[in-house]
Amino acid sequence: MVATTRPETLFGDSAVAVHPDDARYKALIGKSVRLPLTERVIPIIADDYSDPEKGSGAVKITPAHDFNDFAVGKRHGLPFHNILNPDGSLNDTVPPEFIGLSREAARKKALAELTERGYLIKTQPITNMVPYGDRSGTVIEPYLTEQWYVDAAKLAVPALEAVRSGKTRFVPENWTKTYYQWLENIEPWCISRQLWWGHQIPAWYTPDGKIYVAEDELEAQAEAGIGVPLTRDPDVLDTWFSSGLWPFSTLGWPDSSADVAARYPTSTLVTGFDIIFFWVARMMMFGLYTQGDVPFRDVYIHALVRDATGAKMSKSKGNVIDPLVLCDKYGADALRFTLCRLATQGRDVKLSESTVESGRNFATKLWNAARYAEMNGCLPEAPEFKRDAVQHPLNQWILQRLNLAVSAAREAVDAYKFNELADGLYHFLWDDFCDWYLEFTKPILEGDLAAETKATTGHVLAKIIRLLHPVMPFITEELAENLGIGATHPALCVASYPKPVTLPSWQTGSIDQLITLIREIRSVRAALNVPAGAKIEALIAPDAAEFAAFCAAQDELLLRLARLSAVKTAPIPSTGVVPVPVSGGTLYLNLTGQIDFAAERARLEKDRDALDKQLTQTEAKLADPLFTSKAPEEVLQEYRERLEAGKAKQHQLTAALQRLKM
RNA sequence: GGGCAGUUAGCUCAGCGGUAGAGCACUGCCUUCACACGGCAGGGGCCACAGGUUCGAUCCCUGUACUGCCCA
Repeated sequence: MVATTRPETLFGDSAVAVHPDDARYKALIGKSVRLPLTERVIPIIADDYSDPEKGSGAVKITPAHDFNDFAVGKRHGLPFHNILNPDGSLNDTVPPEFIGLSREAARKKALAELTERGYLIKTQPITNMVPYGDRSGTVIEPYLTEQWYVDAAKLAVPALEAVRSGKTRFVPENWTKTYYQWLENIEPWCISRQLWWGHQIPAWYTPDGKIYVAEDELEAQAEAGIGVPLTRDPDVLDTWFSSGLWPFSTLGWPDSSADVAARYPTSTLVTGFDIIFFWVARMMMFGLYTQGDVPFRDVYIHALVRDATGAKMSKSKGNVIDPLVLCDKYGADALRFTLCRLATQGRDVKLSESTVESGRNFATKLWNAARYAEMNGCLPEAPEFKRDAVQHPLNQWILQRLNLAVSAAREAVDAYKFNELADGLYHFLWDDFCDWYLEFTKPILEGDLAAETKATTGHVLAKIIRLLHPVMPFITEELAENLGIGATHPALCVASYPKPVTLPSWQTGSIDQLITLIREIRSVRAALNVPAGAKIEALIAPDAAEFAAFCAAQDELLLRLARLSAVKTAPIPSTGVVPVPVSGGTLYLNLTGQIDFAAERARLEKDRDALDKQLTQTEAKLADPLFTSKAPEEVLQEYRERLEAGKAKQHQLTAALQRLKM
């Protein structure tokens, strides 16, 4: 007694299998049964594929039309009876009344015959998995044919070795495990595909079944002998087989080798992790086999873009974000920049519109900065501009900052850390260049060093545009054209990427100090609700000559950005002034009659409390003999400096609070 | 079942053995002559939990709990 969901396949049966430990059938193993509807006698075999719990515990084996049965058939040396024609109808190996019937018709007829002859015990509905063709939508029927296989395990050996030895490197490195795992457990690779298009398999058959594999038909014919009729295998190569040739076939292989010699191997392959088995491993195997070298040095595995909730985008789910729609709405550069900024190694990207919006804002910022430069005649490549000869510390400062940004950008690209590239450029353009440098330059665009400042502005902007070009190609190319960048240089897309330069050893600490001072003044103003438009007076105590000199040197910058009416040395009144302590000295804002001081006192007290906490911690650390004996000297030095600076600041804060109490 | 990740501010995520960061969101002020898709100033975190290593752990190790992905 056996059960089946496909009665018509009984014509292909070559055994009945029972579990070796199944007591019910143990005695029957090795005996034979007569297959109903045919005269065939088939053996009862023992195989643990048979599940005693399922059906009767005895299962019919159809090696030519079932994957599992195929394996059983192999194990037991059973005959393989193919009962189907290529179109799915029954062939002439079955009883005459079944020949030519479709699977479905044959199934009904088989059932009817079994019933009629009294072989059917019962029918029972069950739920089972039926595979359907992706494109045709019809039920897939396993069908035994001869196909070509590649001995992938053999090709895998050098492909594994190349990554183990570092000839090819995965970035991020943890993908090597995925690659190893697949190649170490590789199965023979079936490369025959029953499609009408593609690269036809170069195998020819003679009528008596001899096979000739050759580069073309002429060669096959020569091998087979003149006049021998040949038929070419109708199948085509698996698409990944053809794709595996890509790294060198695109360079002219096998017809010419000049480009292969010059360009192979390539430096970097950029792809998604789901392609590692399908394509990367195949390219590795084929490249090593045909060229004797790996096809690429680095394989950068990029993130997958998911929807805002982290779900993989799919057409059936309907959560696909169409990049073209986003491009229309926010601009292609905005989308590119956003993706770049989100592309951290080893993590997928969750994309939502609000993040693309910030990319759009960044593009707008760049555009406006360029517009400002243009309006003020800041030429990108002023002929008289001598970078190393700039005089104003502000110009020196931005050139130093630019140099840092260039180094960071190159390091990020070299390490495939594209998020760091985008983030670094974002902050250099927005914070350093726009918020500080451009604002600082406004009051000096008409002064003695106006020409130098304009030229520096143009120079830095041109560099920013070049730095951003790979990420935002359209807006940068447009700006380059508008501003005249590249009039004497190659177009951005072929220009070399900016390199860090060696600058004179300029002392620009005063600019950093100035920025701190302006921030402090702004904080005080905001805390005390001083109207944004009100210009206030700043006083420096007469005994602070050095600090006064510093402020005087930065006078025009300080006045504009801190919105002061004047900075002057004068005796400090005992009331009506708010002290602004910074490293180097204290500035007193004259706010007579404007405010009550409670808010400012609260702000300074909060600062002081935070500082006190820090100082206590630092002191405790330095008092701990374990710490001082074990920690490296440079760390100890850092702690001492921190303590010293903190104490100075604490001193200033205490004095400032003292004054506010009066 | 095997393998790989993740858990840090309301959200999305960087970072890293030595005083916690960004974008968005939030609060207050500002129609300041590039930009309101903007400017300025702020608030907000026992860095999942438990052990261990260390002078010192958000970071390194082990375990636990969730979450996700790949392969079978």
